[in-house]
Amino acid sequence: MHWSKTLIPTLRDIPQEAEIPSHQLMLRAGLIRKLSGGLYTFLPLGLRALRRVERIVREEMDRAGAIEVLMPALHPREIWDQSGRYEVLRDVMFRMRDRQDREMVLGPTHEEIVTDLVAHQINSYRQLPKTIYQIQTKFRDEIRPRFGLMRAKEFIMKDAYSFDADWEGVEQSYQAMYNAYTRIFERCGLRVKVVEADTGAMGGSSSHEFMVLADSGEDGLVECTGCAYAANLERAERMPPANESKGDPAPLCEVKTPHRRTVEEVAAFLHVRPEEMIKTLIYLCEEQPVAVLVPGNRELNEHKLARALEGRPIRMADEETVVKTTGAPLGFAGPAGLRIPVYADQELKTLRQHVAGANRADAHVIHLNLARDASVTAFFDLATAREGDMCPRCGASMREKRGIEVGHVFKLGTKYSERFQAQYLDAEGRRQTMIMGCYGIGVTRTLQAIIEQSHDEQGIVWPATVAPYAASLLVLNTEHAESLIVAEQLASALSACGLETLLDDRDERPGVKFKDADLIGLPLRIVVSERSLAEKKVEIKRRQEQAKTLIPVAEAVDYVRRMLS
RNA sequence: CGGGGCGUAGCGCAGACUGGUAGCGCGUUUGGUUCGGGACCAAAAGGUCAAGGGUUCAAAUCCCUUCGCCCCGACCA
Repeated sequence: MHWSKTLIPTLRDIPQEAEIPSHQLMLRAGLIRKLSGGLYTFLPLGLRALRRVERIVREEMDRAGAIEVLMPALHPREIWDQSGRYEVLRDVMFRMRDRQDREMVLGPTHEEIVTDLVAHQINSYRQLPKTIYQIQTKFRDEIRPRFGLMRAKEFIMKDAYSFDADWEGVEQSYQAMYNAYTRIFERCGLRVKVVEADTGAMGGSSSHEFMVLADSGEDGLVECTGCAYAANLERAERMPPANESKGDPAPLCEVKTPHRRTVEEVAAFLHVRPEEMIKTLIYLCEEQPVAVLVPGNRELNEHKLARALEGRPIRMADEETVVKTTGAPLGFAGPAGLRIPVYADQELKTLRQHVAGANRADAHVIHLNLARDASVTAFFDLATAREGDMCPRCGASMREKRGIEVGHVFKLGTKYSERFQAQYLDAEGRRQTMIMGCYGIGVTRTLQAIIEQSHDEQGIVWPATVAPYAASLLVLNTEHAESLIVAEQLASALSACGLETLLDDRDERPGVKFKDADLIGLPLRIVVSERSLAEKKVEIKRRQEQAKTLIPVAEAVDYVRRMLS
């Protein structure tokens, strides 16, 4: 491709709308342009890179035995009512009516559609297992679109769904996708960390996320320094510290703490450490108040609470409920004397005495012994894990990191197959419900994650596997006829070997071409100039290295092929 | 949805406090000189100053409302 014939609008300045490197570079290198918040046009260079990622995804899905289909992006409302997810996802779905005044939505995901399809088309155990996938645009009315393609209202996703006759089969289907994902991200040149994950709105029994480690990542995770354990913070467990054995606490004692409400205020006022305090949170579980206790220096993890309460709906209590339940204004709740269920973080067993709210205005209690002075319904791991916590598997210290979620695999179970009656007849002629798994890759997000993980001061550094072109061919002086001829010949010779190049034939000064070549970051740069041609040579350089090599023109094609193989 | 920041030429920004002819750099067009790391000279085009309303003799500038974009948060009493 000739630069002058395509559309690669590079930018010298950083657009003020972009915050993180990958977003800045996608705009500066002319890969994408914004239409409005969370909506982007792919320009030729960005589209080519996207297609290469898609191709890797497709090849690996096919290799894993998955079947490609293409489902509609526009869905009638009824199918979402059928699964009961219309209400769950209504705020995230773009909703509209057709001319018959029929309610429609743009699909944020496709469990409903694919399960309906399979329910009608597959009837026998002989047809199972099946994994069906598509690469398609998804629509989500995100609360806050962010960072260019990272979180957009419209994005390309590879979504796959497996249907199995039994749980052993699901295990195999899941593992096949897991392995395919590992290969996909490896081929994309990404270093990913696989973490245990929360299943969230999707439901199901277990799941793993594929995370690209990056400071700009939206997800927090911990990884063990001693073993392979790693988990999303929404999920991450921790081993409680050893119990403190000695000392019976003095009797419970109420002290005045006028206007001190927060942990920090009370701790400073009473000269105790925050971890000696108990943070008491009032929640509504199925609209009934419950108390949740975590150490004063800890954050409650609502995902963990929800799991501990077996998925019953929870939400934080409003001020009125808190006052009614505790008999005190906000900031003075404590476990002693509460007559509602009390769920406590396991770490609170560590200390024999604590400081907590007294359920009375402007007062806290000291020498609180949970076993003696309160009735705890149950202990769970409820606090959010963090740097330095002990690994739940091996007890070693854990590190906290941030990551970009590029892939997610779930074992779904029968949640959807039951609703849509996705059933088959087994060998004995009995009707059985299929067991499902679902597997997603954010293709557009993966593309940006590649740039986030592979760039330098000068611009993008494309891994050869996803680079939009194999090489930049710079004709330094387009007035020099021989340069142009040699460059054209090289371009077609390389093209004949399946290596597409970008020939910079613009009437620009060499500096501009060098800068732009670094910015768009193709793996190789081939410079054709009057100077090197005097020796019948061209200069070849890898993007990520400084070293340049002069190669005779006649050997250039072989040399490039070797460098890229 | 709450908080904060920002909207002035294609991009990056100044001008606003203290109201009075809308500017700078890059880019674009034309001509010339240049040609291995974002050249130089000359000329030119390009703006409803986000939108609407108000104050004023006069508004990019002061006031009000709305919209858009970006960031943080949306749970910790």
